[in-house]
Amino acid sequence: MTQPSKPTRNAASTRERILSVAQHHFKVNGYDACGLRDIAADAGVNVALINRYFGSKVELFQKAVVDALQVDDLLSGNKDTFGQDIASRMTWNDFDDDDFDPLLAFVKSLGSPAVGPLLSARLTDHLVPAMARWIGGKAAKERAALILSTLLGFDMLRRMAKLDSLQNGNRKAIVALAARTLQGYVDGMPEQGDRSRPAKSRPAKR
Amino acid sequence: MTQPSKPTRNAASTRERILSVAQHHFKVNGYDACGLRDIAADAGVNVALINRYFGSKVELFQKAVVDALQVDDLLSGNKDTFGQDIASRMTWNDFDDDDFDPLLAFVKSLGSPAVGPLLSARLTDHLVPAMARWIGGKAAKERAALILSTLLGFDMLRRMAKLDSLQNGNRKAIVALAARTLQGYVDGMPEQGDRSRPAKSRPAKR
DNA sequence: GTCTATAGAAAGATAGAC
DNA sequence: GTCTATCTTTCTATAGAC
Repeated sequence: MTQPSKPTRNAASTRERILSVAQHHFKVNGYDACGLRDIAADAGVNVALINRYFGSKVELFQKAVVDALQVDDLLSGNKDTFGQDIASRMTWNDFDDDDFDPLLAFVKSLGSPAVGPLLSARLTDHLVPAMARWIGGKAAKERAALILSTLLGFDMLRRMAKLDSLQNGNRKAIVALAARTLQGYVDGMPEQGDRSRPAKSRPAKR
Repeated sequence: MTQPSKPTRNAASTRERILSVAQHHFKVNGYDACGLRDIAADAGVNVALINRYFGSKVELFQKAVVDALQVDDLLSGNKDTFGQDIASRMTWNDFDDDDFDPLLAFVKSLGSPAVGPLLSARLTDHLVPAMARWIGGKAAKERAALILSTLLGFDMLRRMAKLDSLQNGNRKAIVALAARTLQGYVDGMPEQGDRSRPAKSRPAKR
């Protein structure tokens, strides 16, 4: 029995355990609604240790969630099939188990005045630029931001709000529509010659 | 001086004032991060009155935010110009003043375990069905949910995260792209004959 | 109709013993 | 390296005086 599962008196291991449990709690309840006491209890350690190792609740959140936020796994595929690939992945059956999902933690905590600014900064400084660099072209940052807003908005309604239409609805239709949207953002502007609007009248409405 | 601005000893007026201030606070800080004391102070009344009139913080939120959530103003236009109309409106210069915005309060509070379920229910029972009825056609609920996820995701990044690319970026490009997305959801499925993917190989990736 | 006063719980953080 | 004990603040909610 030499598994290092919980070797009493090992700072590194304890730190990792706290971090892992914190990620889970932040993902489920968001920043404001989860307490250090609950995290400590789940991690099997004392509350005091959290502040000892991380300084404060905000700094714990920084290490557990903010630093973990990245878009690299979205950018590993083919640009021509990005829409299809990501749309399919978005609609996968929930793997709501233990595996950490920083994106969901992001959505659940963005509203908090305490850590919202941290998440915004991460978005501005890393996520958007990284995706913009990958897609390239004109208005790359705007298009990158639209892609992220699509993913986050979808997750917000599907997994946070547990909206049935998106969770158990017509998956094929959802994937087709979302894929078109995402691919449209990657490919760029509709220019003018798009067949989208057949030059309808469009009288000066309001 | 007979303005009913703050007629001491008027329950109805006081109730309205509390409600209005609460809407503002919920919109700015979200449910979890704002206290009844702050709301009472801003409203110029005593904390006890809030519970007296509304019963509890959750019930206050119900009246102030949940009941105010609706999509009627989105459905008053022409279906053929829905994309353009809404995309333009989404990107308006911020009117962050006092006027209440239930959609923003929604996004800021959805993560809260205390009121998240209330917001989900409102979405499922009213917002999605109302929009689905309006757009009609196949997979209407799924398309309605996608429209709402687009609006909420955009607001989340633009107004909550204050993402610069969406707030001060190339507005023309954003409107064009978002309009195409939204109109696509209203019009429905791409069917198969869309020119989107030129029958690329797409080898069984991963 | 509105207030004071307070109960009662829970939060984050810290000092210091073991 | 980890824990006990405690400080301080803040929260929602309620009972009851004015």
